Amino acid sequence: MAQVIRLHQASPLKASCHQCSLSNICLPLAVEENELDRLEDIVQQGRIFNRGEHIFDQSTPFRSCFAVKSGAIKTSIISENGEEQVTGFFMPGELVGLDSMGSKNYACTARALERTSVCEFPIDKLEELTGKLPDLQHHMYHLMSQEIQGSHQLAMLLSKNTAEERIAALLLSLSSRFQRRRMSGTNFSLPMARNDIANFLGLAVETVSRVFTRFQNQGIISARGREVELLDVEALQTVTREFSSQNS
Amino acid sequence: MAQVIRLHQASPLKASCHQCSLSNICLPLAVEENELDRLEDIVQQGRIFNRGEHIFDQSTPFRSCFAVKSGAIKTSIISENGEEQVTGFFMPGELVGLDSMGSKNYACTARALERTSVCEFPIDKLEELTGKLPDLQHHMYHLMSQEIQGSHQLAMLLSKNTAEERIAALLLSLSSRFQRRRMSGTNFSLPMARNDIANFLGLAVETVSRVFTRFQNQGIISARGREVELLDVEALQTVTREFSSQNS
DNA sequence: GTACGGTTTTGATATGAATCAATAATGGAT
DNA sequence: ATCCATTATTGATTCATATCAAAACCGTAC
Repeated sequence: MAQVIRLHQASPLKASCHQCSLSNICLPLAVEENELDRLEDIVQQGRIFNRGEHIFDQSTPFRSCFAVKSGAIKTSIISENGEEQVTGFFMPGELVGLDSMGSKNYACTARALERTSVCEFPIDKLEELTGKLPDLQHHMYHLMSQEIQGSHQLAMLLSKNTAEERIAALLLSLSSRFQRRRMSGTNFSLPMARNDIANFLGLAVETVSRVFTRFQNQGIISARGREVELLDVEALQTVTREFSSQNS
Repeated sequence: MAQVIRLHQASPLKASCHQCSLSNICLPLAVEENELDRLEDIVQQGRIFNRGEHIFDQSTPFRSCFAVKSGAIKTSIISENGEEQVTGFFMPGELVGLDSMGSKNYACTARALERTSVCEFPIDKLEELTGKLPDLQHHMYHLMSQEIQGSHQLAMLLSKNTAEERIAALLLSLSSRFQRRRMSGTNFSLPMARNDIANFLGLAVETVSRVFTRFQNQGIISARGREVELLDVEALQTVTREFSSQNS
């Protein structure tokens, strides 16, 4: 562990997108091989965050977007009366902070759900670069529109679907995101607590728990704590009416 | 009416941002006076849509963003099982289609809520231009992030707030948007039907109706059909715990 | 002016999930 | 290994809002 830190300190700021195993799903995906250096020039190797640590805080000056390298992040907004709404979960290869683009302050708070490392893209440099690389600009637009769409899907889920449907949708979403990283789509461990799931899906923790056991009794999933196995993906898809809707 | 059409056909394609009364809240807002021609060069004067007509349809090729010039637009997504979710209402000066940026197809369907005219920004030209005008690019990022934030607020509203709170929030949102256009923030007519309000806020029409009459009995608003007067904005703000959260 | 389809309102009842309450399991820390 | 705090599960009850049903209202076309 001390080793890891030493390693990073050896090359303190610059990260290598060339060597990163996530380059096919992260920002480099939109950059030509011969332009990749320009992206590397602006990326900073972020530090490692322990579970619960804040990557950034709502209403503090917006400086950077962060790509998750390992671990997982949750974002949430806190309303003035103190209520929290989890707005998203971010897995390796995904970009956090898009909801703050063009704003003075961060629009949400991001915290590590487990031990998490990130790459940092300072926003002024990133905007400058997207002005020069049309493909990268296009990709940023794409990512941001995806986040809008995802959020609309969530709104739909919240307003039209039952607790079971919401949870099935979340499980399937996680599944496909694991698969994108060439990991098992049927056997994974949830990065977040039941509480976060409940908050994200607009449910009470107790309801989440009950649905998990119900799914288990029906033989659709098998779950022990955060360890989940999807036994009947078909069934889950039947339960969910919608969520993914890819549209690259 | 025929006159209006003739007028537009006289200068068939090009719109004048210079002369537009909405230039201070629409895209021109982010463009220097001396660069404004470049924006005008790519804008097309869109046609006029009657109530109910589609501006664009979900899953058809994404070609343009549209700025509302007069009237109002609602966007919605239709899930595969046919359920509709209204995802937004767009008033003059606001940009429709951001949720499709960078995608091949439109992510939603947009239709006119009343007689509506629009300006059309072909997306290839717009992306090219934002690559050249950093301020415009920045503004696009800003608009898109605003839409993400708005959608997160909506999710919060849907998952944590009562029917009364949701409706109060919507009324206040509309109010502030009318005010931005120098119109009365307390006396306006709703561009949308109760049904659309209900769908947008994840409620049944009946519930919307009931809340309207309840607010009326409490002397908070006065409403007859789509005509609304906000009698006690304070009270509405008290009912709403959150919604606006400006963060320019 | 009258008639019609669609929208809005109002009332009565049913229900899914929240809340309240308690117990059980888990995972760090010592 | 044991203890404590946090997280998860299960059960009983309540409540806000959906649903079902019907009447009133409105705008538009004839």
